[in-house]
Amino acid sequence: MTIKDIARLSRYSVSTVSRALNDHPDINQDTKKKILKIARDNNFVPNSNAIRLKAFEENSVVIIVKGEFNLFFSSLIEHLQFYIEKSGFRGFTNYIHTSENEIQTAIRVCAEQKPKGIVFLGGDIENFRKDFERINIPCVLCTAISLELDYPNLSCISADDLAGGAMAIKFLLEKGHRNIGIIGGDISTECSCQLRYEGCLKGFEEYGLSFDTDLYEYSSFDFNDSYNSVKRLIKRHPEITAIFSMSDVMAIGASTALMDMGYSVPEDISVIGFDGIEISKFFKPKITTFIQPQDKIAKKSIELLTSMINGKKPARVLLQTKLIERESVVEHMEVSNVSVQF
Amino acid sequence: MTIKDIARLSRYSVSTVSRALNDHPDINQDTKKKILKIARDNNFVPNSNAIRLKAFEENSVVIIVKGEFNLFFSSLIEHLQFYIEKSGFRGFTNYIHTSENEIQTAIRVCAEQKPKGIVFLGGDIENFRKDFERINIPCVLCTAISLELDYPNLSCISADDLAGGAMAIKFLLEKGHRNIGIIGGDISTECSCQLRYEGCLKGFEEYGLSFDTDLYEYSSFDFNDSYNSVKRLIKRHPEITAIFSMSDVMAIGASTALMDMGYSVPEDISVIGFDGIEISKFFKPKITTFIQPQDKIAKKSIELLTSMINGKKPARVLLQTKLIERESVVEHMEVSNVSVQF
DNA sequence: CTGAAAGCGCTTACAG
DNA sequence: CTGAAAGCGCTTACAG
Repeated sequence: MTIKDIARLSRYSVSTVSRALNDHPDINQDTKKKILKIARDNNFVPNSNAIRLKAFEENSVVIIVKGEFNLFFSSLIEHLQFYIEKSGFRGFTNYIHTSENEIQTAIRVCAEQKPKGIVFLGGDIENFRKDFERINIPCVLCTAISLELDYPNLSCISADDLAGGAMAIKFLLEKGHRNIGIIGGDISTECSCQLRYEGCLKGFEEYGLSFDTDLYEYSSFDFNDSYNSVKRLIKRHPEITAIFSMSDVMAIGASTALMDMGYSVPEDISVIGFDGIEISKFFKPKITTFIQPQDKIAKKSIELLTSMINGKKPARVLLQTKLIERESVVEHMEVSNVSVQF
Repeated sequence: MTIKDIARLSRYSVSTVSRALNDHPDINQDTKKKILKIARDNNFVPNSNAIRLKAFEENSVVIIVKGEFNLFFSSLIEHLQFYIEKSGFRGFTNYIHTSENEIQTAIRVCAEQKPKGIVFLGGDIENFRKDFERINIPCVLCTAISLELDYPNLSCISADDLAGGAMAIKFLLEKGHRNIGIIGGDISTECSCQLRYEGCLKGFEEYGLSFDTDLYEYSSFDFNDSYNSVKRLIKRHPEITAIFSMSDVMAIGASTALMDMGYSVPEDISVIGFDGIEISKFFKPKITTFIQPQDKIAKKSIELLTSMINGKKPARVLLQTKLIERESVVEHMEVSNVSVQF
């Protein structure tokens, strides 16, 4: 059933049928009714490949999500979708695997769908540097900020990872912890991890302390992986009394590992997370964490995008994270460890 | 940059360019090389709208997922994708909101993409009954089985929800629990919840007991909602010593609520879940649950689909769930409550 | 091995 | 208000 069939059945031309179907103003209301009835009766579904092939001007915004199962992104998407629709666009979400190249995907999407703009959720700075110049519609990179990325059609938005990392460490130091371990992503390639890590170093510095890099353990953003990472870390450094995990998912994996090893969290070892995803407050102990302002990130992202669509210049926006004290961090009590000396 | 531009640049016809780009056998290798070089040099990306508009025979399988943030589905998708590719198809995932009609989506997808088959992850039996006849390619409904759905192009696959529900209740009864609460979805519309509920009733029956429906509390498949549901349930029935939650997400929300109310899980109240999603073993206490055989479900789904694509008849497949005892259920110790009588 | 032509299903100036 | 025609970017018989 195509528009042609409807034309035949209704004895109108395809042009008129098309106009009826698309709420075109220049059409007789009776004609329109007749045509719409026939379309409905025959369960007509327009072929959007054909529509898009014609329509150079899709009124859409595409979200490209790198990493299908990132709990932080999942909920951010809902917020983004809300603001996209509020701005009068249609939102399409495109999930790609971490190993895929988001810029290649964006190029394809541009060729096919001609969206008005793209929001990247996660992205590899390297991929951007290499090929972003081939994209010429407004884009927002969310959540990562890199000064190296300087294009007239790219805005960046992110939580202040540097400040967040520093705050996390200072918070633990203030609680009396001195043996602090850190688990997080690849600090040589993952932008936000790198910044959080630098923040950590700053936090130590401000207290006149330095961080022993052997207390850092790599983990992907995954329950199982962080579970194993922490086990390795604690075996190497049983003196640790607090752990900063660069995501809540990691904090949960870490806490579970610690409890399985026989430690109490937070009594024996405190754990602090990052992100503020929903599940962090359903875990026991409830995870103390830094909340990324999801709604603000989403709102601002779409503001940036629409203003660029309207010809404005791009911008870089940094948003502050907020500490939420829950149950997984406590003050470190110095156990006096003095051996009796004669 | 289109195929036409490449034709102009290469001084070949569009037909030849198309053949070069598509690995067509009837083409001179030198010609092909030249054309491919030009395509690469110009970052040519084919417009897949145009391709699909032509290609009546896409070699694809579409997964339509109802409910974007269902943790059980998320991991099932990965398995499905694996088997789809293994069978030589390309897999596309289409997320729709719970309120959207999956059959309408399928009809549109058929019109646009002409896939070889569709896998539905979740679905409303009512929608199927109303409009599925309009779909004429092989489909698999996963995970729900309804005898009312009898079409030559629809297979169903599901875990044995009825048996699972019965086993859950019998397990709790065997552990000595007699005051058992249940939280789950809408048992009048959600097929799998309905079956799990019927299973529960059977479980009680086998022990010569009956279930007081006031001990059932509705919850959506969501942390927050189950958190609140359980609070309502326990306020109404403080005598409860064990809860069956129809999903692990609910079990986690429930356990958190109980602990926040001051109960110990499982010492005061045991909680058993359903699904076997990853996070259930990272929660504290680790959730005792019934594992749905995800890999088997995925494998069998694609087997069913491909055999239908090859002209075979549809089938209904029921797979057994498996109890995994972890930490959230313990034996109920009868506290003697005898008042001294004179 | 290559090219000219038709056509996939739709939209949209243009003419009336 | 309506229709005939061109065209979006591609593929594929058909002819040579």
